[in-house]
Amino acid sequence: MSKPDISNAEFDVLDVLWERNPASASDVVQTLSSHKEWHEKTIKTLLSRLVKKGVIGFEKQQRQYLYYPLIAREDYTAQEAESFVGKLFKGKITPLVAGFATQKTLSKDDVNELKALIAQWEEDND
Amino acid sequence: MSKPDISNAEFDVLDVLWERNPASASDVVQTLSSHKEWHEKTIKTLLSRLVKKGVIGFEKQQRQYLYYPLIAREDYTAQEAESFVGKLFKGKITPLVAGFATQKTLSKDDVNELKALIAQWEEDND
DNA sequence: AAACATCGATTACAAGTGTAATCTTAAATG
DNA sequence: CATTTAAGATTACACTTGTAATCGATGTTT
Repeated sequence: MSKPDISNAEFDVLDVLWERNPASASDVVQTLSSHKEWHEKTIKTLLSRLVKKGVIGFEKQQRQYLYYPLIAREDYTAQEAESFVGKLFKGKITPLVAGFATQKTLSKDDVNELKALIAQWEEDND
Repeated sequence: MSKPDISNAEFDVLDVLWERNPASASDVVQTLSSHKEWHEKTIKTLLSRLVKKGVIGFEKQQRQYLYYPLIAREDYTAQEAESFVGKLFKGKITPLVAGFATQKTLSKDDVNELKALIAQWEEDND
């Protein structure tokens, strides 16, 4: 039972369901309408594909369906992060962080959060 | 001039060229043979596609071609990292690092490197 | 009740991808 | 020199993805 691939377009739909769950197809359509130019039919297709892939489920509510995710965002991102970092950085996050550090995409707040993370890690692993 | 998409299979080929450059098709085939089950023809196809996409170039060496990357690994990974983190973590690396921290994929060495990175960052941005 | 709107299901269709096989041509070998 | 080999070019083909349109059934409206 290998994790199904979730395409980019599918991800955007799934992401709505992670935010607002359960949601009808038209809820999703409405939510996405603010930042995507997708036709309603397109979104319905994506919902169907996610259902077929076993990524989301639904309950019949009269005539509409109410959809909900079957996987947690954290689990998904954890897996994706691991495979991404595995592929591009041999599994090490530090080069990734280093890239962000030099690329100027790191703020003082980010750095403080990182420090807190490290402090926590050290407390736990000692 | 939008960056061409590089598929997963293509990436593995490109990655060989980042390691060993320039290289003939059979060099790439040999290098990949250790960890991939790909047919020689498949790899040739991938090389051609990378050429067509403008990701790699080549020089005719008699009858064979010598291929070489046209983009730097660092540039590619930087772009990918940014879009990945943008997509999954709203552009913040800290949640990614946090995931690694709790997921146990973080070693003492990693933490030390992170600390060094932070120290360096603080020195630079002050 | 008849017409219409709307749901999900099914079908569409081009581009990209994984994974090669075949073709053409030129080099190597007998 | 004739033939076999091997390099890249071209073609193949099923599956996925983006992006919908159409279909059949069921609610809704007049």
